[in-house]
Amino acid sequence: MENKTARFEKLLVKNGLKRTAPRLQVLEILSGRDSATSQPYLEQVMGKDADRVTLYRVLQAFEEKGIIHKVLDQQGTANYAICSDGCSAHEHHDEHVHFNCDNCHKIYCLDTVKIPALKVPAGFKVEHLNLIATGLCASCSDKVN
Amino acid sequence: MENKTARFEKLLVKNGLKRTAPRLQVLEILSGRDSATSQPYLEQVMGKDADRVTLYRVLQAFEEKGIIHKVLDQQGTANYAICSDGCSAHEHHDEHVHFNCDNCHKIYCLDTVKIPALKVPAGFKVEHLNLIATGLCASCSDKVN
DNA sequence: ATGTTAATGCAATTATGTTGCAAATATAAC
DNA sequence: GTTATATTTGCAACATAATTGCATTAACAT
Ligand SMILES: [Mn+2]
Ligand SMILES: [Mn+2]
Ligand SMILES: [Zn+2]
Ligand SMILES: [Zn+2]
Repeated sequence: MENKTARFEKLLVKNGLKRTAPRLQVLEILSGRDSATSQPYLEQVMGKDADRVTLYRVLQAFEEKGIIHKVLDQQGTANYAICSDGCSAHEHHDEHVHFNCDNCHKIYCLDTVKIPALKVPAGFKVEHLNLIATGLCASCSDKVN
Repeated sequence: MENKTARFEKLLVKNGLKRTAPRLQVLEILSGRDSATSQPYLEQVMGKDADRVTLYRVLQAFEEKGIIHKVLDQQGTANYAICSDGCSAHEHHDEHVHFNCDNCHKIYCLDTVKIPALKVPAGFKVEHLNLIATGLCASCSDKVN
C-alpha cells in the first residue's frame, strides 16, 4: 500500500494547493479518526503548530475543493470529515446520513445510508438534503447494556 | 376566535412560566411570521424592549417547555418556530422536514412532510431525525421564472 | 398588602469567527 | 542552486455570539 503522506501530497497538488505543514497535518488528523472532527478539537490537537486563523482557512479551502465536507452537529458546531470519493470543487456527493451520538457526541458518516427522496409542496425546488440522526452510536449503546 | 394574547398567556401559565412582557412579545413575533425566525432577527425587532440575555433565556425556556422548536440553518444559526401541537417539556414532536431557501434564507416548517423512517447499521439506536432540505422556496422560484 | 420566588437587566467574561497586512515559504523558471 | 512569483501563513485588531454572576424588579400566591 502506498504511503499515506504521499497520497495526501498528491491530493493537494491535484487540487492546486501547495503542500504545507498545516494542511498535511489536518489531513493526517482527519484520516486517523473514525468520525467527523470538530473545529475546536482540531484546534486543540494542533496546538501551536498552526495559528487558529490558518486552520479556518485550511478547512475552508479543503471544503471548497471537495476534499472534506462539513457537518453541523445539533449545537451548530462545525465538524469535518474527508470526502469518500467523487467530490470536487464543483460538487459534493456526500448526501449520506450523519449520526450524532447523544452520549459521546461523535458524528459518524453513514456512507451506506442514502437519504430517501422527498415529496415537497408545490413550488419548492429541492437542491440538497441534509439528514442528521441523533441517538446512541453502536459503541455507546454497547456500554449501556 | 379567541384573543391571541389571551391564548399565549394561557400557554405560559400552563407551562409554569410567568406572563412577562418579553415572553409575550416573542410569542407575538413568532406567531406573526410564516417561517422560522432567527435569534438575530428577534433581537433586532425587540430592540431595547428586552435585553439580549433575556431573549436567550426566553428562547431557552420555551424550547425546554416544548413551546417552540429550534432549527439550525446551513450556517449553524439558530432559528425558532412555534411548535404545532403535542410538544411538551419531555418530548418534541417536530419531526417534519425543514426547508432552508438558498435565496431568501427563510426556513419553512413543512409540517405536512414527515421524515421517512431509516435503516441504520447494526448497533445504532436512532432517537430523533432532523432533515433540512435546501433549494428555492415557492416564492423565490416564482420570482426567478 | 405582603412575602416569596421567578425573571430581568447590566456588567464582565468567554468563545467564536473575520479581516488586513507584512513576513515566510512552496514552487516554477532560469 | 539561485531567483522570481504567487500562495500561504501568522499576528493583531476587530466583530459577533453566547454565558455567567449578581443585584434589582416584577409576577403572583397568600
Ligand atoms: Mn459525511
Ligand atoms: Mn418546524
Ligand atoms: Zn457514542
Ligand atoms: Zn426563498
